[in-house]
Amino acid sequence: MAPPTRTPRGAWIDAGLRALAAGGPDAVRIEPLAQTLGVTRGGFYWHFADRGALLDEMLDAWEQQSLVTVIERVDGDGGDARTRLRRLFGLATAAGDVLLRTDLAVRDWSRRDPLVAERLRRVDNRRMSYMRDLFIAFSRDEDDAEGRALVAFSLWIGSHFIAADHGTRSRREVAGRVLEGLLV
Amino acid sequence: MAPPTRTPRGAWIDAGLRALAAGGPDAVRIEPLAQTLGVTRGGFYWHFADRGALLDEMLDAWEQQSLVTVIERVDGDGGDARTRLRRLFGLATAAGDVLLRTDLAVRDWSRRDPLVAERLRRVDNRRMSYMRDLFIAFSRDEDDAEGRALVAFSLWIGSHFIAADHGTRSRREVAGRVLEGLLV
DNA sequence: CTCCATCCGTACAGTGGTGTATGGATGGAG
DNA sequence: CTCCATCCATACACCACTGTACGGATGGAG
Repeated sequence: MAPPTRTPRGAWIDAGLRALAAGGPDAVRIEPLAQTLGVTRGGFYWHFADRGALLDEMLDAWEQQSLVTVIERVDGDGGDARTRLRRLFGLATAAGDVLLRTDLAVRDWSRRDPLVAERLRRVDNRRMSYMRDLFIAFSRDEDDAEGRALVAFSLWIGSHFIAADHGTRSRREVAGRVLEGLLV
Repeated sequence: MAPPTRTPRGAWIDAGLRALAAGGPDAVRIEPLAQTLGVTRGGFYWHFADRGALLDEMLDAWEQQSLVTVIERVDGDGGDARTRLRRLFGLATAAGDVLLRTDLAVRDWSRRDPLVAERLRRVDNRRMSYMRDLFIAFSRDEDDAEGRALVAFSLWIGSHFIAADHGTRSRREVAGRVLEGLLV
């Protein structure tokens, strides 16, 4: 009833997400995907109606993953709000992996596709809400907490979309100093 | 010697930049470009060696434009550092035009192409340097000024790559409050 | 052993682009 | 009026990819 399928849906989705991370949505082509999987496209159209269907399921998978991974690792080890935020910042500045690159690719993609934008909105709202809840613990008021959360989020995004140097300082240093300031 | 050429290089470059702004580098295809210009590709290969050459000149043009436009408008009307920064923030939150969309497209593009990254670096360094010089006028020290400039820059980028909502508040409000705080 | 769900290979028609070659058109300089 | 620089149209060969059709292979359930 469930033979150990050789190239199941998930394999195509994973390969698709890797292609997306590396070259954006336009780089997600069936033929090259099949080649990296060591297969022909034969099986693809058994799993998916067309290229669009794959893109859609890729986004499903990405959204699903994004809604859990990081927050789990931050909350798992306990601690007060400041501790958790510090841990969050640490995880964010690390992690140069596929998940990050996928995230950035989706961000750009969302500027052109409203359906992608809506998914990103769900994910980002979840993240903002998480940070907001932590910042509110020691901020002056809600406006202040909202501002701090937005700055933290923006610094993270900015660190990947801004190319400026900072003289003798490193980006990490400069951002780190600002983030420390957000925890006062 | 210089007859009023009908579809000069510049027209192809402009059309290319508009396509880049709308759909990223992969959306810059000669054939569709020619169609929007009401011409066939015939003339294109008279001006450019190939598609890559157009992409290169598009980036030249973008870099050239980016290095002047905004700063000119901010500096033109005089005022002290805080006044100029406030004007800069105002211009940044406005301007939903092609130049902005091109900027964002180039940012994403630069993640995949080192040569594009280098151009973006030049442009961003110029902008950072400009903001740094303004912030230093009333900041505690150089570290402080650098941090403020990075936050301002990141908020601008973040406002276009982050999709989160802020409850009853608008993004403009939240960001505006933070930016005001940077001017103290 | 047989059957059936699952997956793969191959061949085909179609689409939308690239780059090249070549023969014009067009209009201002002289 | 003629010439020449500039630009356009057309036709061609080619490529990479899409989606469809169909005939298998393969391996666990029964």
